[in-house]
Amino acid sequence: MGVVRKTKAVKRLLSLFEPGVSAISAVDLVSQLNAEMNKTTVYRVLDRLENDGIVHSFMGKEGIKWYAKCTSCSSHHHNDIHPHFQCTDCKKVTCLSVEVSIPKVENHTIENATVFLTGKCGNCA
Amino acid sequence: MGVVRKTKAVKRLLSLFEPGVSAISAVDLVSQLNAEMNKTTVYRVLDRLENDGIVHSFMGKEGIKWYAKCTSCSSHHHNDIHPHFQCTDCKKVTCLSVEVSIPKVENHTIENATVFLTGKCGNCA
DNA sequence: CCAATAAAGCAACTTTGTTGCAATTAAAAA
DNA sequence: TTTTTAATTGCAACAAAGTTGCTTTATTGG
Repeated sequence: MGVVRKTKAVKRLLSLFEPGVSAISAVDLVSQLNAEMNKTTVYRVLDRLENDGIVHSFMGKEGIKWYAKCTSCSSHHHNDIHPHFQCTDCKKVTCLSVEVSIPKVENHTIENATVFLTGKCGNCA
Repeated sequence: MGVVRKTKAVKRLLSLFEPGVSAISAVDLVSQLNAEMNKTTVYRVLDRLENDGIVHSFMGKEGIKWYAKCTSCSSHHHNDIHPHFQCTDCKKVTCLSVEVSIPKVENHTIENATVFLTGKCGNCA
């Protein structure tokens, strides 16, 4: 951990995560940064940030990848198995700080869980 | 419901869901049926089957779509919000018949939940 | 059987993401 | 500080998953 070098690209990308708590899709990041850097760079910086536990990623309903800042993850352990929520109106995706109880299942060793919720957010309801 | 015509393609596709309880990825279906029908047909048949509540779909970790037979869904309501499980060894995906408690979240109206679990299945553990 | 409608095939395209390699840039060593 | 080394970036080409438009082929209802 702490291996990610704070290059211009890294700083710029991280700045986009600052304003709110929303997650951002890779596609959105690529298009926002289109004029400033190559999409390959965006994808590679995201990879590095994720490996280093600075952001985490998850797959959205439409098969595109979303990224959000980790609050308590390291490169060794992404310990917040929190649900992600997408508003069906404004399409915004947020991390929810709620505990999810992962059910025990006979004959299965569960190592990881992803919970993706959809509905209406406060603004749109 | 009951609108899906039982064409050759539909029957063939449905036959692939019979043997087990596993889910099948669209990619896998396309490649299995490669010699028999066009991939466009596969995708369109799956769409129809899903709209009619005969199968349900969900997004896998790698952004590819998986399909499984519904046990109690109709075109109006997919009522089994069951988790899906993928073995990290054999890559097989199955529907789990377990209840998942969806947390209530303040300021959010939750309409749908997807739970995706990964780990080791009985065979691979 | 025949017209109307739905399904299937085909090719071309879109979107999301990846790879190989050369050119830069930044960090470490001297 | 200069040199050396290693990591990062850009670019173009590619790949996989899925979609679209349009034509052809089946189905079905009269």
